[in-house]
Formats: sequence, structure tokens, C-alpha cells
Amino acid sequence: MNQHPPAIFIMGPTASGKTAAAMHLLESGLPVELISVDSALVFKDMDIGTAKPTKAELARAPHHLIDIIAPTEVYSAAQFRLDALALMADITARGKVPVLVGGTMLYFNTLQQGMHDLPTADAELRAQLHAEADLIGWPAMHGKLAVLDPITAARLEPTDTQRIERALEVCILSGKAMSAILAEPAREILPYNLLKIALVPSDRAVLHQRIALRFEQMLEGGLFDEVRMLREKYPLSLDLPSMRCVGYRQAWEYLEGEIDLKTCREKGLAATRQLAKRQLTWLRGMADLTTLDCVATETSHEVMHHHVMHVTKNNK
RNA sequence: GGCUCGUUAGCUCAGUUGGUAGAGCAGCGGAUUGAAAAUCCGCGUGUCCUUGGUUCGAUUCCGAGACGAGCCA
Repeated sequence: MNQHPPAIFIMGPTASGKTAAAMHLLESGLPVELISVDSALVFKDMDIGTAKPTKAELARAPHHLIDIIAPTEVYSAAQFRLDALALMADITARGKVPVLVGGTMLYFNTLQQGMHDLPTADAELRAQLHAEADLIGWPAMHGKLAVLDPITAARLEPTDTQRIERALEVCILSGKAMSAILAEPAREILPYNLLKIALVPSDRAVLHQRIALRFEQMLEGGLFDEVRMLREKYPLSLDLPSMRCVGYRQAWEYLEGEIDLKTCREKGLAATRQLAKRQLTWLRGMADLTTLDCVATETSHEVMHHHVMHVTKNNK
């Protein structure tokens, strides 16, 4: 018997209708609070390109973890885990059920699996490592990692710059091999009774159509103006996580005159489709999912409502 | 109307001195532990426009046709 309180995950690729699904639950009167699980929605002033719920929608259906940092700042899976755990405890204490809705599958995964006791990211050290890599190249950095942590080096491609950098950072800051830390027992599992709903398209082509439609709406809705505004308001660069978000990177390149509008549209669309594909890959590997077809919106909402009602009732 | 060039993967194009072909992008599959909308790995999906001829064998050479682009009328 599971004595833990309930919590609900609503997961799905971009443009699968997660926001609508979450709002449907809230507005049908179920005792829930929403937590966003999205690495792009955390940024203030990035509204159009992230397809953030509108001000009106957020007023009707408040989401936690939206607009919490500036586009110059960095968020992380580890920070998300801490933030989400605190919010879930609060919501549960208020007698409500936390609904975690979003598309950042690493965050969902981290929340469920917990994290090992790895050192926090260190911007200064990363800058040093990056400068070194510029001099000797990433294959040589991979070679250095092979000395410090052969197990992790064997797991990583010499081209996987981001993970090589992180593994070196972990070794240097902790004095231990990352693989040694990961071999230690993981932290406790999430103390909630989970209902995990996955919104998956029965037809990928339909999702692609939705993505195209939404991207067009973003362009018409002023994505370029938004990026111009962001660049005036903040000291941004293309290597910041915020500006690496799908759509923003391509809009930036267009505004710089590096690509024309047609190319911007094509690259933006392709990047969004590729994002959706990676999200679906994550979902295929997850256990205990209640999978609903995001193409059949009304049916899915009904079924989801039924499941959630069942869970929230058992909470009493 | 005449001449020239072109037609090869979903797109842009290479290539085959005649032995049924390969890049980039797109797409598809996978990995994923403080950047994750990130980062990385794997996979070629084809009436080589059609049709006659030459040939053991034609996507390749020759003829005709279709379509497209350009130049001349």
C-alpha cells in the first residue's frame, strides 16, 4: 500500500496541448495547483517564442515556476528538483494535489529518480575549461578526462563537449571521479503516489502541422520584436541557455543578418520538430505511463479528468 | 518558333572513362545526473524525367519526346 500523497505529471512534446490540458483540470474544479516543468518558461520576458500561457491564462490558472529568473541567468535540473519538491510539499499541506505539467523530460526524470551528490556548476571554472579547450581542442580535453575518470571518459564521445566539461568540473571540484559519485546509492525516491499522464500524438504528421501553425503564429505575434526587446533590455549572448531556446536562436541569427527569413522559418521549424522527437524518445523510456492521444483532444481531456478525479478523491 | 543548358533521395546538389549511386540539410531511431528548447551518437529512405536505339549490360553514349531555366526571334 502506498501511503504517500498523490501528485500528477502531465508530460508531452511541444505543441501537444499540455497547457490546455492543465487548465482544463483546474477549471473543472478539481483541487489542484499547477507547477510548470519547463526549462524555457522559467525566463521572464520570453513569452512569444516559448509559447508561454498568456497573462489572462496565468491569471485564471496560476502556474508555479514560470517567470522566475532573468534571461541572463541559468537554471538547472537540480534547482528545479529542489524548487518542485518544496512547492509540492506546500501544495500538499494546503490539502491540494500538485499537478506538474511540462515538456522538460530531464526535469521530470530528475524529480522522480533523485540526484547524486554532485557539485554545483561553477561558471568561473567552466570559463577556464572552455578557454583551455579552445587551445588544445575537445578531443584533448576528453583525453584529460580519461586520466581523471576513465569510466566516464569511456562513456562519452570526444565530441560531447558539454558532458566532458561537466565531468571535468565534477572531478576538479569534488576531487572524485564523477563515475565514483554516480556509483553511490541514489537518494530516496519521490515520496508521492504518482499518476503519470503522457500526451502523445497518434500521428506525428498532425503534431508537425501544429508545430508549423504555432511557429507561424509566433512570427506574426512578434517574435522578432520580442528578441529585439530582450537584447535591448539584457546583456545577452547566443551561448546563454535562454538564447539557445528553439526559435530564439534562429530569430537572433535572422536579426544579425546571418540567415534570411525563409531559412529562419525552416531552421526554427526543424529545431522544434527535433525537440518534439527527443521529448517523445524520453517518454518511450518512462515506466507506468497513462498514455493519451493528444490528437484527440476532447477524448483525452475526458479520460484524464476521470483519472485525476479518482486520484484526488483518494486523497481525502 | 529556333538555339543552349538542365532534369539523380523530401530539398539543394555531387557522381558513375558503361557494371543500378552519395554528400549536406530535412526525416527516423537512440543516449541523456546542476546548460536539457542543451549536447551527442546511429540510420540512405532512389523507376538516376519518359521512351526507342547501340551494348553481354544504359542512370551514364546516341535519337525522339516531356518539363524547367536562359538567350535569340
